[in-house]
Amino acid sequence: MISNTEENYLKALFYITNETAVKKDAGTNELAVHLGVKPATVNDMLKKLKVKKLINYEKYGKITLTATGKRKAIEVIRKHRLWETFLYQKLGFTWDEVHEVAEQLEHIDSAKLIEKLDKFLGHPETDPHGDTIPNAKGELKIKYRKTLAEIQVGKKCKMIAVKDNSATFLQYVVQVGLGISSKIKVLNRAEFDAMLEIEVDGKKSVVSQKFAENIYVV
Amino acid sequence: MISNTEENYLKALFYITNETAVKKDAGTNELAVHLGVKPATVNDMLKKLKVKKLINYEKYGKITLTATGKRKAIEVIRKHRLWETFLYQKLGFTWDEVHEVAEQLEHIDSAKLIEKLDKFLGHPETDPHGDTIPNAKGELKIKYRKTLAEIQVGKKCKMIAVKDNSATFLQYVVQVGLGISSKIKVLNRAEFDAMLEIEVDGKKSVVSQKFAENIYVV
DNA sequence: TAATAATGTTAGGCTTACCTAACTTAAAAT
DNA sequence: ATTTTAAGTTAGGTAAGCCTAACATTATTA
Repeated sequence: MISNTEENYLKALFYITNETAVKKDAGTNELAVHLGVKPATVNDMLKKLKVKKLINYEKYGKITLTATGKRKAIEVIRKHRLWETFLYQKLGFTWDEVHEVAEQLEHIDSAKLIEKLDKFLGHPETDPHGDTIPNAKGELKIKYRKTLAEIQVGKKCKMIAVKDNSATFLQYVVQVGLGISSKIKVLNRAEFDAMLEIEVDGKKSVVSQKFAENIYVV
Repeated sequence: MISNTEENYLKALFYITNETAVKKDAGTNELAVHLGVKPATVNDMLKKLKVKKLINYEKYGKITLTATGKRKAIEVIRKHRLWETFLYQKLGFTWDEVHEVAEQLEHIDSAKLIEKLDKFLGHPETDPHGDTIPNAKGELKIKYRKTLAEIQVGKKCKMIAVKDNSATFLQYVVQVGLGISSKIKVLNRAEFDAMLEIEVDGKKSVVSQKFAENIYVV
């Protein structure tokens, strides 16, 4: 059996080592920040996950998911994103509200439930934040995604997803007039602090580099 | 904050002391059986629930829910029954499958979720087992319900709910040809062991007293 | 009413998931 | 190359929720 807490560790490991464009190594400290616990706590858990053969890990060494661990992590992500889609499409939640509730729902243990939910939603491919939903086989297309911060001045792009899923950030995105599928034109980039001047639906805004790095575009 | 475990204790207490036709006193042993733990464990928890003012309790004395405890218990029951209705009506679960999954879903903590779910389902009044769903204010009509075991020989009745929600029992009910709204005629009752001969849709069956006590009728 | 049975309680232990404080190893900077 | 800083680890401790074994109280029945 695998506990909710263990699932959260696997998920965090997957996000850090697999899902980002640049594949990073996961460390005790980084995991601790991700999960809101102390490094010592992470250390305890790493030992447990190793015994359970969900991760590969040696003292002071690299941390990677085993095949089983990765499959488990993707399962949790699949559940999370399907629930988000349900909350958004069927229950009328706003996109900044879904994440928090899905953090709870993702741990419900019932294969039948998730397959029926998937069918009920019509086998959606992306969640309300534009992220790909892994399929029932545990396959997840990890496409390289550019961020708004990488777009050249003068070029146009289309927003396809957000990186940060926090309510704070998402509300900010809405305020700027952005959403999935928004067409964005990059008007100017300040040399000093990389502040970005953009145009969306004829409306001009100025956004920070940090903001731009959290907007995925094509 | 109130944990999943604590919620389960409150729910069990409510079922024993409030929801049955004959209001019983709840005891350490009975609670232990209900919750699948040992009496000593129940004792620990009773002390904790008392400190949290969710129950009234003195050593060797009666155990009753406080107003707050009762409200919490009803909230959990409301969530449980709404989720069962969702699983049954929207996702196509059978009535013997819903209980187990709802046992997990009932602990999801989001007032917004449950109100939106209620609306999505069209404010249902009963769950798939015929039990009344408490409303958003925490009001739950506890009507006196006869069981099939109390019906006189020769009389007819209509099934409105089941007492036992276990998959084993519910599958048995289906096998006998019964379901919510079935019209039942009591043909005979054996003096020796109270075995009941019944007729449902022209089909005759013989059921035990224990079975009959778990079928609610009007 | 006294003995027996049933029920309830306490004490002490275990595991999970967390913590702080102290220590070790590895990486970065002088 | 040595020092400093950052990252990782170990030891010992806590609360929640469970356990067993022993003991206390209440209820039953002979």
